[in-house]
Parts: sequence; structure tokens; C-alpha cells
Amino acid sequence: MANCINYKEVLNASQLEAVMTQEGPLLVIAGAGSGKTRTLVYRVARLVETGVPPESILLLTFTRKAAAEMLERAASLADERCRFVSGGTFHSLAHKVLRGAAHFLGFDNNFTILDRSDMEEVIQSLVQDMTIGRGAIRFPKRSTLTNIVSKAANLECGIETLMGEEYGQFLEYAPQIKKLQGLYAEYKRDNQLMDYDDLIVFLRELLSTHEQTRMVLSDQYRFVMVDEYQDTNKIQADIIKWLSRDHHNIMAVGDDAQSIYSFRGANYRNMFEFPMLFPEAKLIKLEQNYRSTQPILNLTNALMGQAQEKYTKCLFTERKDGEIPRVVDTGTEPEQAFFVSTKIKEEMSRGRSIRDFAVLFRAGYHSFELEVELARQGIPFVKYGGFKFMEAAHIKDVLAYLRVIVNRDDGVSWGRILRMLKNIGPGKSQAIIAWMKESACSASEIAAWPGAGKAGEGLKGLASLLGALSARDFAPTAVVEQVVKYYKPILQEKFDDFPRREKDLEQLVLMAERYRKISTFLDDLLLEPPNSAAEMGVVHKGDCLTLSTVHSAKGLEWPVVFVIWVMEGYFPPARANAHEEAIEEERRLMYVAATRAKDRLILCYPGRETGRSWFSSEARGLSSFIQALPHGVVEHASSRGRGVRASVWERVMPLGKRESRFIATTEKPEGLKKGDRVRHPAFGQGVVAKLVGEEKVEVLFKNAGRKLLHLGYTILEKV
DNA sequence: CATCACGCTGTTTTT
DNA sequence: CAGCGTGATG
Repeated sequence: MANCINYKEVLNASQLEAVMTQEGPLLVIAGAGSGKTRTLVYRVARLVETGVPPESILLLTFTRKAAAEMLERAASLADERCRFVSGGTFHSLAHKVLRGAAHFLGFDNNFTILDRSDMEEVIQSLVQDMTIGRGAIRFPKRSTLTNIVSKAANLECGIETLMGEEYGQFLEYAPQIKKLQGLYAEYKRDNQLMDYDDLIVFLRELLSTHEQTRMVLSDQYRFVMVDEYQDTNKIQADIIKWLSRDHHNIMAVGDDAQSIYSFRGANYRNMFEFPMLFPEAKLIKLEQNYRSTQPILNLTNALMGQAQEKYTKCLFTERKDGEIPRVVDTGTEPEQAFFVSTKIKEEMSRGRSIRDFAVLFRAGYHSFELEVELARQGIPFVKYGGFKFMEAAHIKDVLAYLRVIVNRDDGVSWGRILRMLKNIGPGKSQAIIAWMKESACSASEIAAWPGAGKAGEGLKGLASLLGALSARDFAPTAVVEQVVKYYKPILQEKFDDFPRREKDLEQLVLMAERYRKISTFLDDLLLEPPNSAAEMGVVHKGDCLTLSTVHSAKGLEWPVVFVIWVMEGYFPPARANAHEEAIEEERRLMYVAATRAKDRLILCYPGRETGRSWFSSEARGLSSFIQALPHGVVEHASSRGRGVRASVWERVMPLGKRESRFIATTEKPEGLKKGDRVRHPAFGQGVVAKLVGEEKVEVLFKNAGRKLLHLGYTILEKV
């Protein structure tokens, strides 16, 4: 039975107003820690309480987990029926709709979803088919290409525009990349594939061109709520517009100061445009903070005070007292790791629980050094962000088998499976896939491929596995179990950290238990991928210190937060104009990090160069936005000179100064043109990059580094 | 055509 | 460290 809630008792005035406003468009500007989730939870409860059927409420959040937690809370404090509210991400909504309506767009409803690495693989293979790489110097690598294509899709801008603004260093290849984009789209259509970007693009297309679908959705979801609105992009804003065009019952909640997803097209200006989209929109600001002490809020307020464009708000709290945030120059990165771990140990010996701490950073690898030091000092930790469980090679390997069982046409997965066999590489795997398509043979008949030769044994084994699996309708667990059994010898060959990876596979078997169909299992893994084995809820987390990227720490809080920061530093010359924009984003990132802290905040930065390579602080010193803070907001300190030790990598592999590029100027042999491939007796093959005057050419050798500097030049021959 | 050993390089953040 | 290209070897 429903509990009776006294809203006035549990909500402040602004929150109450948001909860009680049920009809019409509503924009809630919710500062960090201002009870945003609470407000959403109570609003769901209130809607249900006043008789709105739960199924007609749609709660769009940033992760499905966030939605599930909110609905759980609403159910437990108000009405059990809150569990029937539809909640999820834009992507999961799109997926659900498209599984039943993709045919209106000329797709098969059984389309396969491409994850990031599949996308990279397809793009890579297209690049090879195009033979773009031929004669091209410094053609972007596949992950960069994928970033470009994906971002262009999310921003809905042309390749040239995007590249002009953000990838100046590759601008000369814009025509090829544009062609690549076209080929990629074509490939996806031919093979019934959709990537993450397609899901939302196609949902919008469906809504705008297919009146029937729009009507069905708009009728079903009479009340729409969007959380983290600052992280939506233009396409998602359009989806919102279409969904609520008829009823205008749309509530968007967000904080422009916390927009940290511009790299995937998110545009916090959506928040400023909401009132234009819905002119009668009511605007509510939540400014009282229930998380941090006032000194911490002074810092975050000052940070956002520097921003160019914002909804001005000033966070305040009743917790007036507290320690002033500290900014600590820790010297080098190894010293920083030592400082943080020692400090935490110290606090723990005074009775603090290890769960009270978190260390936040911008990129996964920024904590490498710290992880080693923590292990050395015997401090247990869990890490969020960085590499994904799903992206681990061994997981992808196993899933590839499942995918071909579900969708026999999935060429990407076939390639992966085949290349795991002895004596089968890129060439043969492609040939086999082509042959399979041509002869329309079943999975268990691949052993009949005429060109097998030495690979015959392996093919037979694979065929019998797939034959056995498709012969009967096994439960997902059983299928995964058999695949893992087949795969284990391969795993052993392929990786030397065999035991760790083997454990992951056992987790995968356990996860499959929750599903009745393999296809749903796969869809779920792609749309709500677990971060790690620990996050899958299978491994007990125990008492651990939390390490996390700022992005993965959104919405969470800890009593004591350390932020380890590398200054806004790395911008290739061709991107120098991106500097301003990047600093704006870094500032918001720091804002999100700082607002995670309840009681104490310690910002650490390495003030001294460590002389190491890529994962060290290339840029050192203090970020400009910290320097610009007014006096008294932070307290500066130094921990230099304590616990100096060589970095892990210096111990493992000493690094000298390295030369980065090596273009040799040399005498020009007869008839040599730009783009010609040439051979150098000492350095192997290179490409003529440039003609210098009449007699000389510049030749670029890849990977010939230091040798070139020492040996001097000789005559080149054309290849 | 597959595989191996070697050398060189390096923005990141996620649905 | 991981990813990638290269050139030598089956």
C-alpha cells in the first residue's frame, strides 16, 4: 500500500515547487549536491500518487543503473508501482523502439549493434580496401578515424567543418575521410549494422518522418523527465521535442556547470535553448547544497564564476565550518603517489574508514603510478573508468562466438573467430567469409572450405563447436560454458596473464545465468556494459579505496576527496586554437571533481617535470583556473622532497630523450616524384614527402628513429 | 599467406 | 604498456 508522504517536510521550497509542478514544460537548474535525484524521485512518486499510470512516465537518465536506482527509491518510499515507470538511457529507449520499427527505415528489425571496437574494426577494414594509406604520411590511426566519424554524426556537421575545428593536424585528409564516412554508412546498411550513434539518429528520424511511431510513443509517455540534460546533444534534444510535442509535459533537469561530455557532441547550450523550445517553460533553480562544507562550495563557486557562459547560481549550505581546500604541489608524479597513499594510511590509522576516501583524475592512466604505490603499501582499491570489462580482448573473443550464433552474417565477429585459428590470418579469414556468403553454408559447414590446407584441423574444431551449439536450443549459460571450454586453450596461448582472464570468463558464465536468450544477453552487455567484474555485482567489493575518473564519479560523493591533476597541457600545434574551449571544459571537470567532496578536498599536482614519456605530466605546474582563484579560497602547500623514488617505468625501462619525427633530406635521384615509394639501404622503405628545390627531396621513414640521426644519408632507389 | 621479432610512438573522457 | 608498421622467415 502506498505510504503517505508529507512533501513539505522532506523537500525545500524549490524542490517542492519542482515536484508539485506536474503539467507543462519545466527546466530545473540543479547545482551539484542540491538534491536533484531526490527531487526526481519524489516527482515520480507524486505523479503516481496523483493517479498517473506508471507506464506513462518516462525517465531518461545517463545510465540505466541511475534510472533503476531512482525508481527503486521511489518504490520503497511511496508506491510499489513506481517500479513500472519506464526508465533508461536515450540509447536503450532507441534500441527498444528500433527493434520493433527499424523496418520503417529500411533496416531489418534484427539489426546487430556495433560497439566501439567493432566500429573501429569496420573502419579499419574499409581504409585498407580504399588503399588510402598508400603514400599517405601520418594518416590518422583507426581510433582517431572512429572518433572523427562518430563526432561528426553526433554534431551533425560535415567532416571538413569538424576537422577544421578540432583535427587541424589531419585536415589534408578530409576528402578521404569523407569518402570513408560514406563507405562506412553504406557498409552498415548492407550488413544490417547500427552503431551507438545510429541508434539515436535513427530514433529521431523515425519520430520526425513516421507519424505513427511518434503518436504511439507520445501517447504512451505522457510525462517525460530527462536527467543530466546538460549532457544531451542536439539530436537528443530533438528527440525530446518530438516526444513531448503533443502534451508538453516535459521536465529537464541539469547543471550547465557539470557538462563534461562535449567530446561526444553534448552541448550544455541545450539548457539555454530549452526555454526557446518551450516558451512557456517554468524555470526553477536548486541552489542549496546538502553535500559539502561552505569552504568547498566557495571554491566551486569561484571556479564557475570564471566561466564565460552559464546559468548563474550560487551554491550555499548550512554547514558553514570546515577545512579550506588544499592545493598541494607534490613534486613529481611518483612523489604524488607516495603522498596520497601515505596520507590515506595516516588518516586510517586515526580511525577513518577506507571507504571514506576517493581519488579522482581525468584519464584512466593518470592513476597508474598511484596504483603501484597503493599495492606496495598494501592498500586495497577498486577503480572505475578507463578500460572497460567489455573491451578486454578475451571477453570480446568469447562474445564473438555468441554473436555469430545469433547473427550468421556478422562478418566482424567471424573474422575475429577465424583469426584465432592457427594458420589463418587476415587474408584467409576474409576469403572464408566471402566463400560462406557465396555458398550460403551453415556455420558447421565451414570445415568444408576448399582452401583450408594447414588450417583444416582448426576449422574442424570450430565447426563442431558451432554445430553442437546450433543443434539444440541451449540456455545462454550452457552456451557460454561450452564456448569458454573451447576457448580456454586459445586463451592460454594468447595471454600470459591467463589466470586473471580466466576468472573474468567465469564471471561471464555467471552473468549469462540471468538471461533466457543469448540475443538479449548480448544487447544488454552492449547497452549497459559493466565497468568491471566488481561492478557486475558478482565480486564482493569489500573495504576498498575508490579510484575513479571524474566522468565515472558523477553523482557520487565521499567525505574526503583527493584530486590528482595534470595541467591542461597537451595540444598539438595544429590544435592550439582549441585551447580556450578545452580549458573551459577542464574547469567544469574540476568543478565536478571538487563537488564530490563532503568534508575535505585536496588537490594535488606535480610541480616538477619527471622526465618521463607520455603518461607523465608533459605539462607541469598549476592549472590556470586554480591560479585564478581569489585569495583565501584555497590554501597552498607543498609536499616536495618526501619519499622520492624512481617511477615504475624508469625502473623497468630507462627512457632517454627521443626524437619524434625523422624526415630525411637527401639528394634527388632522377625522376623522383612526391608520393613515390623509395628504398634506403639502411632504413628500409620510405615515401617522398616533399620536393625541396631542384635537387633535394624530403623522405619520410616511419619507425627508423635514432638510426637515421646517426648514420647520415645515402642515395635512394625507387621501389 | 601467416607468423615472429623488433623498433617506435603516444590525449582523454563514454552511451 | 599496447598498438602498429616493418622486414625477415616459414
